[in-house]
Amino acid sequence: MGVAVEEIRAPGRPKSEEKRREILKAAVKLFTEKGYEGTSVDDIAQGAGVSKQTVYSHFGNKEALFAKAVSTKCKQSGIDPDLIDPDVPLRQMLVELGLRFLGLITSPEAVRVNCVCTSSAETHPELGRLFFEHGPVQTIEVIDEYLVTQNARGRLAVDDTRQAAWQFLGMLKCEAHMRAQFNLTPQPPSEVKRYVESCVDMFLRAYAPK
Amino acid sequence: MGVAVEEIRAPGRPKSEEKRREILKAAVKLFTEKGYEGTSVDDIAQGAGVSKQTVYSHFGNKEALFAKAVSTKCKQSGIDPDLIDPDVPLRQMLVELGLRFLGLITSPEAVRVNCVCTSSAETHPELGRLFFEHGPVQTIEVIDEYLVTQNARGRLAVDDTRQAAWQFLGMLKCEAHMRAQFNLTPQPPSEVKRYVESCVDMFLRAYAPK
DNA sequence: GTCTATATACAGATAGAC
DNA sequence: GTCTATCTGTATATAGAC
Repeated sequence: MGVAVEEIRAPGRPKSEEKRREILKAAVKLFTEKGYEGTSVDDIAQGAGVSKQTVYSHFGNKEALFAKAVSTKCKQSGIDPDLIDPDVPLRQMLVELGLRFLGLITSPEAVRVNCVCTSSAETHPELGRLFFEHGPVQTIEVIDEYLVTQNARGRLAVDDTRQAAWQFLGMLKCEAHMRAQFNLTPQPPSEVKRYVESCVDMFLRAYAPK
Repeated sequence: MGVAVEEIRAPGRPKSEEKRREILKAAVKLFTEKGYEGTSVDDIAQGAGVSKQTVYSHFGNKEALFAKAVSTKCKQSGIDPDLIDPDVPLRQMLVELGLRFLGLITSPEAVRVNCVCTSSAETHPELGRLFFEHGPVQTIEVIDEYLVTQNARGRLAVDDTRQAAWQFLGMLKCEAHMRAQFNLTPQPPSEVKRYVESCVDMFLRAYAPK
């Protein structure tokens, strides 16, 4: 009998690693779409093109897979710091930031991730914190820093920049985000723009240098 | 044999009505605590002290009972309009309203109801609208109206009172509400008070009469 | 109208062949 | 490591007695 030709493998567990990625990808997709209870391990296995047992051998149980999937997703929210340009006129920059921010948080995917994280915050407190730190807090820090530089240039007179950052984003977010969350018809872009400009102007009046 | 003494009944279906109320009460409690998927009809039947079949004969199926329960609950959110007193000094009134509002929306129960409504908004669009109209919108209208009266008295110069109401509540809500939603340690009352005052002062600077 | 008992489906998780 | 087949619990919903 001939010697069995064994498949040559790269170091580590190449085949296994690919399946692991596929499982995680499917899990992220399904959990963020349908939530924890609404997603079965069978669904994930099918979505990843593997058997259920393979899912279990990689991640142990459904809970552990859920935590892994959501924490993976959480690290992809937040606003891009590169948007900030301290030399652009203040009002223009704030309007731009506001519109980007609203676009980000009202996207269907962001709404779903947010929803899953809040739903599971009671049973998985670490997920609530993870999402909060990587999404909202990270964005607040970007705005905070920007306000500090504009303060230094004498364009603003903000005493507590972090508070002001929360005020700015809170103002912007409220109605649009709720409408998205509750699945209502979104406001037309013209109205969103009008609202953002109203917020920016109001913010600038309140924090104008004396 | 003696004539059977039949229980005297008020018109309608008195006994049935009481069970119906008990079922609805238990359903509201459980659905708002554990969500749709996390609550079984068995749990509700047990919570109401009736059999499962009684639940079905009253409400048909789980979906219908859920819709009924959540819509019942939605009609109990929102801020009390009687809090408004147009004669109280403006700043004091806004701080008072802000603190009440934050207390209301960060209560564990309100957070849960909010969470259940957002989670089920995709499958039950009517629940999203119901909650939005009875909670947030109702509160906005109370603030809006208040701003109109203060405008008329020359204490404010708000051009668009509805926008300003959203700005005010949005600002207040943002961080505290998120912390509650994501199950993080709440801010100490002193910090909340400081933030509310900061928001009110900022609002008053932006909308001060010329 | 209300109950107990049951039909049916599907979930999470595991056993054992390859 | 990966698959198919299966165990076990529990869910929604219904049938039939009283």
